[in-house]
Amino acid sequence: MASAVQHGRLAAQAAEALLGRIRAGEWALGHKLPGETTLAAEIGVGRSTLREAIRELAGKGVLESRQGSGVFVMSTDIAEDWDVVLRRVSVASVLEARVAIEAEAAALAAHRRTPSDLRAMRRALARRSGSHHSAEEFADVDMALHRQVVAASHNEVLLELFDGFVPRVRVAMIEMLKLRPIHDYKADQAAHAALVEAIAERDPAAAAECSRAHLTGVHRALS
Amino acid sequence: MASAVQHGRLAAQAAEALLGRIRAGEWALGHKLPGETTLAAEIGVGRSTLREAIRELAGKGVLESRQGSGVFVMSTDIAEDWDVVLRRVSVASVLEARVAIEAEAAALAAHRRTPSDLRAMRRALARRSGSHHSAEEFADVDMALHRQVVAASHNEVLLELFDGFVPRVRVAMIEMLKLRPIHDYKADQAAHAALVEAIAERDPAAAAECSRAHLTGVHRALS
DNA sequence: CGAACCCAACTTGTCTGAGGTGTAGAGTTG
DNA sequence: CAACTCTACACCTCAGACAAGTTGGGTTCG
Repeated sequence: MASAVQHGRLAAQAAEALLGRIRAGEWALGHKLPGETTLAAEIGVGRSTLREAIRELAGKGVLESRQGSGVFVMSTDIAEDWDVVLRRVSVASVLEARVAIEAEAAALAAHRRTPSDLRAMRRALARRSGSHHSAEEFADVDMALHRQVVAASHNEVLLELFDGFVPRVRVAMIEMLKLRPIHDYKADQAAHAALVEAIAERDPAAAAECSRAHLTGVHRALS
Repeated sequence: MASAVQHGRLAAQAAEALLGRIRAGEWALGHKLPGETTLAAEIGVGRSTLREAIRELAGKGVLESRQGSGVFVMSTDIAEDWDVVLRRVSVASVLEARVAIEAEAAALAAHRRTPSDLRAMRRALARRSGSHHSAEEFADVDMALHRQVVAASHNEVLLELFDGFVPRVRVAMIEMLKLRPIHDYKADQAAHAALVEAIAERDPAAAAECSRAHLTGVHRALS
């Protein structure tokens, strides 16, 4: 039996139901699904809703619809979306991965930072200090500073990995800030300043340690 | 001036038009799009069609619609294919990223490894020792061992990141092996054994250092 | 008998209008 | 100034109608 849980949009539920039946092998790869009207009645939703579900799966590359012909299965398994992974896993896992990336990036940045990088980091640091009106704004300036650090490592792969995290981390951070604001704002800002200083003074070990300490601190604050 | 070419579905054209305007920065990341009726009229399609376009982009993780609130931009760019990124960047960048991921994973593995993890790692180590007939086979058993280490960290994000690297690293490794075989095979195998032993003895610092030393050694061998 | 044509049934594509449900902000009240 | 209420507005869902395209069977002609 399909899950009777009704969380959220009907179209999303329909999409999940369809994906389940596809993965179960009800319609083989390349084969045609029943007509929209038939399928809609079968699942118990309107045709428009079913069409939105089909579009959602089409966007993921699972289905393809051809006018006049039908809807066909194009791929049995969705390339596990990176975004989906980040939504599913725990915040702790994400933080550990951030430690891995940002600490190493900080160490490399201490080696390779240019004067221009340093200026950008200090500018971001100043903006972080200046603005904490809304949680959204603070999250943005904070992420901007962290990104500058990673960018200063001059490693494209690390930067790409970091950018992959940004959307998920931003959302989580805003949630956290609204639930429990930073209690010691000064210490937090000082920790970030220390990180930038370590990079400025070309001290890889200190930079990595600052980064690691900050993120494990966030981890501890959450638990 | 949107493309005047009208090939195929209107909904697909609308989706492309939207994506173009999003990438152009018309609506910043996390911001709200105009209402459906407004946007539909603006683009020149019906509401249902626009909704299907939105679903298509939502399936790709670009948009997210919240009932009662609006439609929001979640990601400026569709997950740039890792394959493409990894092909473009230098081998050195990839190795540095591997250091970040594998050293941290090794440290975590030293904390969290189970007896079952240990067995799997030792099995992989034995296979690595036994087989070096072809470059392909050796690359496979080597990557298998490294993957076991990351898996023993019990961090899904790190494992996912590592798996993203595997295809590219495998190809590069095979190329390198054919060009310049490992000169001191015994030392190489011993280094891997030392890594596994450090994890077995729950020594995070040593595990991280073994991993880091090995990968920087590979880096040096390439330059 | 075979091949080209025609057409009717069925498919997806699009539009419209109507309600339902949930959110956020303005206004009010204590 | 804080808490509450309420209204406007957003997306969500459905039903029906017509347009556009594909398919396959029946018909017609060579």
